[in-house]
Amino acid sequence: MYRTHTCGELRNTDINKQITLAGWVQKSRNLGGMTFIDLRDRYGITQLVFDMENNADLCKQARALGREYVIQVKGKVIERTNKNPQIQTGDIEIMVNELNVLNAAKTPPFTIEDESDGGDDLRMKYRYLDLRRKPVAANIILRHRMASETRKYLDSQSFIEVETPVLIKSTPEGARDFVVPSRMNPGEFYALPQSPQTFKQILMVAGFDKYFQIVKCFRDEDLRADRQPEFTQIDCEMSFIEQQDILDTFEGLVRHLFKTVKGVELEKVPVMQYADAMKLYGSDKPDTRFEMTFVELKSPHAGGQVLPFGEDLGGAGFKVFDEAELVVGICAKGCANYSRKQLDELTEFVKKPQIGAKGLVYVKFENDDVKSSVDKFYNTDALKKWGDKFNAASGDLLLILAGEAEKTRKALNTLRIEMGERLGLRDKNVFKPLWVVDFPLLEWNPDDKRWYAMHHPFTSPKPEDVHLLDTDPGKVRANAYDMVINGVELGGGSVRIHDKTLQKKMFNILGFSDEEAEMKFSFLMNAFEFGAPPHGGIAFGFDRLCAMFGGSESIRDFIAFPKNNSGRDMMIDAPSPISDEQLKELNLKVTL
RNA sequence: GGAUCGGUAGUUCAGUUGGUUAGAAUGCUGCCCUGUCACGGCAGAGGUCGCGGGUUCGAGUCCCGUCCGGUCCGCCA
Repeated sequence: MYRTHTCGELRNTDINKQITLAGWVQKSRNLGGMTFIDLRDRYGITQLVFDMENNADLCKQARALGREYVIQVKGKVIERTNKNPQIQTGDIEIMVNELNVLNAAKTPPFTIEDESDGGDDLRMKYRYLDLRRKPVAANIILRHRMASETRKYLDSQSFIEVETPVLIKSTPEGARDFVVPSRMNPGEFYALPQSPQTFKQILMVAGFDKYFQIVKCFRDEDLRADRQPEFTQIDCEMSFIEQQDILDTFEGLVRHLFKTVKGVELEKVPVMQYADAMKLYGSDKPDTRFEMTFVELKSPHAGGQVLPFGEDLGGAGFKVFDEAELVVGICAKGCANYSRKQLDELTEFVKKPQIGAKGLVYVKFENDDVKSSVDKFYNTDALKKWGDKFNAASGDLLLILAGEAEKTRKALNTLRIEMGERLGLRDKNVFKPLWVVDFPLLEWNPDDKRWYAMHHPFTSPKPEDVHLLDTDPGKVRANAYDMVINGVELGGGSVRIHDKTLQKKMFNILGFSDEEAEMKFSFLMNAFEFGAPPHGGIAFGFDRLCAMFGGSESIRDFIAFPKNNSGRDMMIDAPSPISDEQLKELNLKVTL
């Protein structure tokens, strides 16, 4: 038996027991006459004592141990004279009488401590060492608990977990596919699934009316802190449901996870129309931990009026506003004391090319005093009227952007998040979930002049909007919904089309000929001819969900072996070239 | 495809207007120390300043290119 206990479990009550422990040498402290060693495993740390008077040979052996040596010790649990309240086993220590070195270790390239000195790329290269660190291990254990609780909840709701294939068929819409050559079928390729979408719908036809799967998905697109080429979804589908049934069921899942994993009791999840989210927050995934909602001073829908206050604005003629499609702002509470420097900083911030605003207008309200960057163009009365529209009080600061509507909303959204950050309104320990519903069904792409499905081509239009499909497709809303928490899109889904005729019409609007649709989706279309039940579903980004529970914005630390920015696994050094023999066998030629 | 920040000791970083022998902390090695837990003390080793080119009497520092890493935009149904 290698060990009788773990390094995290011995307590006062175990004193005088003869025990065996095994683990890694975290640290050794040699005081001359005696040596202390912190022995670590994933459960905790236990202090070992070696005494020169007691056993000089053993003590000398202990001094020779390096960091991360794997050792086994036998000894007696004794009470410490100096207790350490910072660790769970701090009341006891082990008086060792036998020491076995199970494996020596090279000095690790970075310190294996909670606060490592290692940089990201080094930690990725030696991921197995990084995973020994408590905070990283804790993330992986958190992930395990999330998966476990997800299965518990969905099982309790009669969902069945079904595995779907990984080697499937390339689909025309959406992200780039990862592709796998088929040796047995020369010149032909599998694609890895971007999601099990069509399979789960077919499972509905097959009568598995409540399906789920915690499943790997693959997308060959550029990466971000919250995007990996392979990632995990909680993928779900239900039959004989309406949208509200899905919202209820999965609000339940999210509530269950928060309760069991974080001990947080969520309030009822509010529902927001997509159109309202865009208007009030400039984003389809608003962070609702703080207000600071948009107020429009000039709206493209209000008939192009310069500002909503008529002519008496003082010296009109501020070209930027006059020519803008949209003038919109936010009110930063208590920021009227911002210095010139701070305002310049914000202006520089919004002018960054990624944000792309041309400038920033501010209005400060202090007592009866109003100061703005547009004093030349608008008199005090006009500025005060703006303030009323924002419900601004003394001490508040308006930040206003103008320009083309879509771009300006997006820029102001970024500014709003930045201000929320600066004002400390984005507390990691506060969770504000939100359903965003009634997304547009279609999106016009001006580049190739065609409609694209905003969600995916199987999403059903709202029945009351179906008549617009032929006349004004952009206005059609979908039975689609996203779960957003703290400004992060954690999941999304839709009620699907289960009618073959409507599905065909969708394919036509998306520009597939009947033949193309037949070629790409015949299996689904065929299945729909054999009695498809009404159905719909949702998928949650499991990595993001774990990151949110762990209080991080990056998903990499919640994946045991993540890839870097360029999709590279730094540890195994993949991707990598393959041999000529392999290429030949696959009938592939590399033309680099 | 684009923007931006970074690359100096094993590691994390500092390095002034371009100017002697490139520093600190930590880790590592050796010696001392019987109650440490960020142990302490003394001594020591450790550098292709990412790579290539250029400017200059002189480049870690300036310029051009390139590679690598981080973040973001595009992209991600």
